[in-house]
Amino acid sequence: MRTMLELAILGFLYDSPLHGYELRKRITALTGHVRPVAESTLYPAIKRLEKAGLLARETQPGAVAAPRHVLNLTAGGRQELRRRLAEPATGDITDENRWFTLLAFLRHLDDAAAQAAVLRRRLAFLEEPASFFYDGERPLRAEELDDPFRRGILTIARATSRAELEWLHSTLASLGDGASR
Amino acid sequence: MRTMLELAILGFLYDSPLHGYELRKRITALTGHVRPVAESTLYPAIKRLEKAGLLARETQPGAVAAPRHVLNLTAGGRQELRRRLAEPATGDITDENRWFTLLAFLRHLDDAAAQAAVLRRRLAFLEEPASFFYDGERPLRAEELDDPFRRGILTIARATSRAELEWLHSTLASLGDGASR
DNA sequence: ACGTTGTACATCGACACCGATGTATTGTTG
DNA sequence: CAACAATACATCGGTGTCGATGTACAACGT
Repeated sequence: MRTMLELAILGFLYDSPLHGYELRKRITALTGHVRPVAESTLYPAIKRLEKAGLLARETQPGAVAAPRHVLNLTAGGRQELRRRLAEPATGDITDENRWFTLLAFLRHLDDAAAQAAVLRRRLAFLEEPASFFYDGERPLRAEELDDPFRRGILTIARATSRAELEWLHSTLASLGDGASR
Repeated sequence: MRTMLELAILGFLYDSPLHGYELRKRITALTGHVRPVAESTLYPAIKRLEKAGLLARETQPGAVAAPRHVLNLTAGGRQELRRRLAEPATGDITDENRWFTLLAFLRHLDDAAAQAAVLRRRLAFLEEPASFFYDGERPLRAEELDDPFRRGILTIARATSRAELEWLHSTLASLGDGASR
């Protein structure tokens, strides 16, 4: 339902109709180096989306090999993608893998204000004082840890967070942030 | 099997015996802000590990509320954790969530050379010229993208990568890198 | 006296995901 | 000419995960 695989399928098909195999190659290029997609995951996902009326398939005689099913988003599918982009689940905001997938297709939201609203949700999440390690309630800082590996986690996470905050602020500014509260 | 949840359970119990509820709080503190753990996922996972002989439970009369099952790693469980740390699955290296979980417990490997070997696997992964976006075979750089959101992905990923590479090199050095080829 | 929150566990159905395996064709390499 | 890789789809069993729901008791506020 709220998986990043479905989002990627909808996102890629929003640009142009594709058959499953091509879709798979694109998804692999996008996120495969982090989390590969098995074919046995992709095809059922396509079926799910088809069953939900979000995409339609059109069988073409196999020019190269087996017959191709060219996949096309329906009007409902296009609407559903925009909905998932505009109103992402919490996990799409907090989990970096899912967040990146969402970002990869966020341009499909026409409305700059809607795009900015999504970025602002991520901003709010990053600004929460969360850590991986605590002393009771208090989040620990890298310097307070003995374990070099745990210190690494915080060091890396902080660098990421810093870079992303900078990017978020500048992108929000260029989206014409004044348009929304 | 190779889930980060099981790794976290084994990792926390390696330090001290805990009951399920306490385990849940610790796991939530560690990774909950990114990916929350449902109770209905934790308890079956505990059962799995128990069934596999990796941990044993000892029921204590409920001091506060319901009776507690204090969980203790068996010798096999301790060995299994070290095995999972020393020979991580590919996904533990490539997926940041899983990698961070692994890092959080890597200190449980006694052998500094074994720790360094794991870090070197991550290093090799980060040094591969991978992107999220390609022009044919060639990975695209942030500057080549029009889409500001996709540019953001690359910008953030590059900042993370840079910070982590720096940390990896310095940590490998302090682990006495000379010990291993 | 009552409701809420916290502690502590458990089950169940739905479903997403994966690895293995199968089918069929074309193109390329040895 | 055989073997292999690539194209293109599909099924199946196993299992991990989740949301919903249930049980039971203590502590606390009002």
